[in-house]
Amino acid sequence: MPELPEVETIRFYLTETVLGQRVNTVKHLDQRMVKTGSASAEEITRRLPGRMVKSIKRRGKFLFLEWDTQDHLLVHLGMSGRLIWIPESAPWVTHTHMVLGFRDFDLRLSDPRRFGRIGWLPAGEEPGAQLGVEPLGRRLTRQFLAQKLKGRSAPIKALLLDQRIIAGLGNIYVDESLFQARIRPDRPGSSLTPAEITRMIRAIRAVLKQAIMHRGTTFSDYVDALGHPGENQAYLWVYGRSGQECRRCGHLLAQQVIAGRTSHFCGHCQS
DNA sequence: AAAACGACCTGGCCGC
DNA sequence: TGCGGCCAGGTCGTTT
Repeated sequence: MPELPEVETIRFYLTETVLGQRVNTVKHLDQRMVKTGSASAEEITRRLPGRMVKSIKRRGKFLFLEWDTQDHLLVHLGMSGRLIWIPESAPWVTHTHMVLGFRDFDLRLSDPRRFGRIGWLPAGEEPGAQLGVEPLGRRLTRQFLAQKLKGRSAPIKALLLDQRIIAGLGNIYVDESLFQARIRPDRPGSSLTPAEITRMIRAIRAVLKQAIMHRGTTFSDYVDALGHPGENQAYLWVYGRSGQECRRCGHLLAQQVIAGRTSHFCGHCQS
């Protein structure tokens, strides 16, 4: 579900709410969701009470709650995860896998498909060390991307989805970025010209910034940390619109499985 | 090393 | 109404 703009929106709301608060109790933590790091659910449950949230960071699609002890709690929402700041009196939804109790509110993670993950990073371990560059950061340059695409025969779509190259893009925003850059998703990575790579980077940044401005895209599951849906679905050019007319040229939008993912593009605008 | 593919899960929707 | 089949915003491990 959530890609960078959705996770960034959640991060923003958590900064307004949970930042500076202290954990009273860990009311629930499902071991099956603890898939990263060496600490078990039991250990995390033991360590958290009394800790204060010092900062909330995002790397790619990962969130990290930094505690006053410099350890981090990693949270990834997978496809169907929701991280909600909610009064403690509110009933738990089904598939609630983590509940951190603060003064009057809970921070709750629910995730029906359980593709999400939780993990513990001891102080000194850099959050998101294995991830690629931030698409909205300075390190995403034409030179960087050209070097990563060099010699790669995989479709550009697969390479943009690879979190070890650029961290944060998923199926929606890759399709939207490729449309805006006017590049077909099935083009081999190495076939992109320097001008196309520059266009690609500009498109990625514009698409993500617009989505953050609209507080993310809600198709079915996504809601922000206060439970509100996003609004960016009204501004999509191709994702979820195959068979409909291209908003730019009027041709019918195509749908094709590329890199194992349903892909949406305009066969007329993109080449 | 890189590419392709199945696995992991549940729920919603569609057609019969 | 019920059931099977198919699809879903992501990642990871295995195979080729």
